[in-house]
Amino acid sequence: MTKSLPLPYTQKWLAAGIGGAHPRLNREPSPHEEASVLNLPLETLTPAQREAVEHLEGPLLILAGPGSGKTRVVTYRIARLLERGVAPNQILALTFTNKAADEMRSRLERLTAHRGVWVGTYHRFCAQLLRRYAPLVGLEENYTIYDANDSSRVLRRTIGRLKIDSGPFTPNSLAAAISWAKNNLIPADQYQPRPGHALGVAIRKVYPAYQAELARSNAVDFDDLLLHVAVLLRDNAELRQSLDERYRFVLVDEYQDTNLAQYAIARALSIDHPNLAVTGDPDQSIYGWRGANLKNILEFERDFPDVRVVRLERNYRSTKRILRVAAQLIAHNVKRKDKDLYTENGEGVPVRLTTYADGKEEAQSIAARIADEIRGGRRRARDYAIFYRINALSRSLEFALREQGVPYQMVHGLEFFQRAEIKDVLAYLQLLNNPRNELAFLRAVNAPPRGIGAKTIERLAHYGAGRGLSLVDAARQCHHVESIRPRMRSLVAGFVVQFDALARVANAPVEEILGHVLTRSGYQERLARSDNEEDVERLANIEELLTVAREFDERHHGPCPLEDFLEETSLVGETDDWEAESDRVTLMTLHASKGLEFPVVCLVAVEEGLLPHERSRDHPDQLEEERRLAFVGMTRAQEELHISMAGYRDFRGQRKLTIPSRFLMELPRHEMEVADLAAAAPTWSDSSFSPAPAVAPRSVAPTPGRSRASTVRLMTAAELAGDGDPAAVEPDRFHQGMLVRHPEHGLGRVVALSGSGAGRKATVHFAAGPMKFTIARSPLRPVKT
DNA sequence: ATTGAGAGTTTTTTT
DNA sequence: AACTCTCAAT
Repeated sequence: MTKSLPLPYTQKWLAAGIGGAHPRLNREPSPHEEASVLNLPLETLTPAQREAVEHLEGPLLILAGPGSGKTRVVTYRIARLLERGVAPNQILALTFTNKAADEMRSRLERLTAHRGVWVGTYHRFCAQLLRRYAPLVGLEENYTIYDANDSSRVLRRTIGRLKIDSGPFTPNSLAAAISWAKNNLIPADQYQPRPGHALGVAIRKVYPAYQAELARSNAVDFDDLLLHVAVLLRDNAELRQSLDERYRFVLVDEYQDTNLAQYAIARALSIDHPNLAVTGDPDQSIYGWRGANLKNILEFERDFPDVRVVRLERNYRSTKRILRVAAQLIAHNVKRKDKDLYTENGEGVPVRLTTYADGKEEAQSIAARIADEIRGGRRRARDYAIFYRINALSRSLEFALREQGVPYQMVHGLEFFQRAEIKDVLAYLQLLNNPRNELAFLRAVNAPPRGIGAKTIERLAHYGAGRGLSLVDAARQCHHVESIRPRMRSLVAGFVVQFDALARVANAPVEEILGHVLTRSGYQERLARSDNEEDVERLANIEELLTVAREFDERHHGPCPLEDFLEETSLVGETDDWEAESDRVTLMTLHASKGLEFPVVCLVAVEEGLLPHERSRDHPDQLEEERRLAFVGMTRAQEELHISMAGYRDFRGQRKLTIPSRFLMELPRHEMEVADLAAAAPTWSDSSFSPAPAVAPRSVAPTPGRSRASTVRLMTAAELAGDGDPAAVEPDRFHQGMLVRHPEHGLGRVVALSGSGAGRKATVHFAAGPMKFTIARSPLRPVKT
């Protein structure tokens, strides 16, 4: 996958024009250059940074090591372009994640008054382009974007319905193969399996059928967004030209992560005006599994012979020790150009490597330490970040932090938009926007349950298939479907009536549409009537969705609020509301950590099978990618880096003895402080362990050396003792819809909140009725779910 | 048609 | 542990 050779099709593609020769650039100083008044503090930049910032036209490659001020350079350069008179809407800045886009946008806003620079992810850019040019790729403008979940459902339906023999392959592996093909610009009708490749043979059948299914629903998956646009730009010379003209200056962030489709798009926009500026670091390439091709950055100089290359190797972020440890690790990668990372920062404290007894100890210990340092006034919660390889590892950390009353925010947790009740309600919106959306029909038709079963739907589908009708239209004509009994027909008709009524308000603000959906469908009522605890929670989530919609309505202007809302919600995880400003500990995966920095970084569960992940074990290339992932995580740290592992790890309900990660053997021990706390008894006679010298927090416990562990054990004991007096929780951590317990009134739900800190008040609904409390003076405790 | 119990499967990472 | 799917009972 990572070393995929260009396929024949690819070569054809490139020959077709996108990769072709481009005009030499004009090196003459452009007219607007002289008139500019310099407002940017360019003197604060190093010569290398300045060279990149001042670069005007022509291709530019910025090789930027971690912490080298890359984002600063990129935003300064954009501001500089604007200063020189480039129109904002001629600039296009593409990122891979919403987080990176938000970051760039907000830093740009601080730098310049100009608005109108297009900053966003590849996917969003493509989605918007596609909205305008949908018919050119066989879609309608109101197409739906299916998320990974939706596409896997479609895939399964396709296989089931067409009775395709997919052999021994799981829907998952098929989906991955289709995704790979799309990322490599191979459309369904051009897919050719390699001889003797069994999975390929299955894909040959499944891929076109899956595409047909999507087309029938007027829907695309994530990969299609890129593929469709790449095809559009290839096949439509005029359009390509006008977009190239329109987006004179294109910037691509994290260029080492581009896959072939993304490459083709950037390339197509930089032929007549090859002002393509890319930034990246081969050592931070961590998306090979998504088709990212390191060759794109390594061969940039070949693609654009006139490229100006700027190397940013000085690190402004980390201490010398942290940087040396990280550099030592990445030096173990064989497929790599050596690089000279250096910093003028201080030595700093040693990197700490700690072994805990098990994952729970690890989490509790870290949480206790953080709580301790915050209470001691030495640090704030926002100074900390905890990184892990897989999302599943977040749970124990969350528990531990909550136990300590430490506020945290999680990036990419249980995704809000993935919850059943949210998807149910959104299905109505999607169906209103795109009545051909089959998945949305299937969901909405029985949310709430209307007694319309699989048999009935199958009959409708069969009726519709012969006549080219969507499910909604088939349902509308259900009285013509003889196989459906009259009683059932009226149920179906009832749904159609509801749907049509909703369709009449489809142009209203989203919150209003949602309100109609919730009442007319009876969805809200059904939840409200239930005393099921989960239903109460669902209702709260729906309230939350209404809030999201309201906020959207407030900032949105344009003719189709519904369409824009759906685009936004399908391309944005809840996670993207990560706020750099809020004072909370950040929890996230290593992948999500790229581009960020924190004073203190904890990298947990550095164990064989997790980091490196077991699925990379037998593949040297993937193993190197895992090492880069560790490198990315480590280089996020500014002042302190704490690496940890556990002797036992609970995973998928099972407890397993761990093996230390091979990466740990590759670290320079003399830069570090190593402690093994895995022994059952808390004895630290081990001389290699000592409390961090610079940190030395005023400890609550009597013996400094033992403080952490005794804290942990006491906490644990208190927890085990039950509801005696679990740690009080910060009033500000109470939120709307939260489940709480009261010693007298039992279980309740927070329905309203006001004030903050000690004065924060909550209204709680108990079985007996509503009651008001001042949280800090009440015995209310959150209930763990 | 719906529900619930039990069995079987799973997620690495993101748009 | 959590999620999905299947099958039998209602």
